[in-house]
Amino acid sequence: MIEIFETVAKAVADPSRVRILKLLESGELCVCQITVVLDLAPATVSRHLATLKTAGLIQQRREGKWVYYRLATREFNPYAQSFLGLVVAFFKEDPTVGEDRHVLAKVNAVPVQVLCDQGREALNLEAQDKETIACCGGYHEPEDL
Amino acid sequence: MIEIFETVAKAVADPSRVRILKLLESGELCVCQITVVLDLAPATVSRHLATLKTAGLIQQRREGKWVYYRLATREFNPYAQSFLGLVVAFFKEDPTVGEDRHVLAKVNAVPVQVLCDQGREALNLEAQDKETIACCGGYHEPEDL
DNA sequence: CTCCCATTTCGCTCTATGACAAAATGATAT
DNA sequence: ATATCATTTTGTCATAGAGCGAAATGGGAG
Repeated sequence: MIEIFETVAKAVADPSRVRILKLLESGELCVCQITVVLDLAPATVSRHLATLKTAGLIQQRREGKWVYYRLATREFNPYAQSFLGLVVAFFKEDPTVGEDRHVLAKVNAVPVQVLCDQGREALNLEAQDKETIACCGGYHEPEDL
Repeated sequence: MIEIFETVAKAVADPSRVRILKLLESGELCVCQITVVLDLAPATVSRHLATLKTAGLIQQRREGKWVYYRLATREFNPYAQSFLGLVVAFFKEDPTVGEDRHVLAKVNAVPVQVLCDQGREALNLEAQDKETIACCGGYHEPEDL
């Protein structure tokens, strides 16, 4: 029992994985979408997703080339839902999570195919929102344009 | 915010620390008592206690030579009490936790001074409970699942 | 003050984990 | 079948963390 609890608690005890869970709150996402928002290597994101899945916190679904992840609804173990509840309850106004949500909005405005092809580049081309990018600590992309 | 959450979640994501929290449920304990139950080096236990304290999960109190720890009642951060709640709620019948409770009963039957002097040795001398000690001098617990 | 001793901190080893690039996988399209 | 491409796995590196023994810390007692 303690071992499973440990697995779930560890899964939640990482900022990147918390960010992923918070992203999935608003609906399922494929790996490349999550990758763009977190700005991490696909391999890294995939690993985090595997960790979350092992913990029973998320489920996956394949659709064509893409694999979509969503928050777990089934009870895979006695602890997952409780921890998920904590994560959902907290971070209502965490700055990082908020920024992620903001980036996610742009991500959702781009077809998945384009996103996979262009990665973060796809965001600026499509986005009209200036202030988020202008802001100091924000997410600046390479100086291509 | 995520950083603090991470600290608390990490603190709880370790079997030894969960066992400590479960021990403290029944009241405050000094370091040497916890050390005997967990059967770990004092240095290791002290480190775990520091981790739990940093996470806001426990508080300490000095009495003479001994330092007593107890579950935190004050709200040191937004997350500690929630996580504490999870730990308390679960493990009602975890085998390891149950065995710890059993050992704790014997520990409580021994004056702290004796315990500090003799360590685990003090238990067998005082205990009349045979079936647990009966074979091979070790504490075996039933299989977990 | 000085000694004693419970606890803590330090130094170390070993294992676990996050990050990435590169190679492998697996489903789709040609 | 073969190519393509999103995802996963593998290999490697760097850092974090659990464990212990030894040394440092800090109250109490003499």
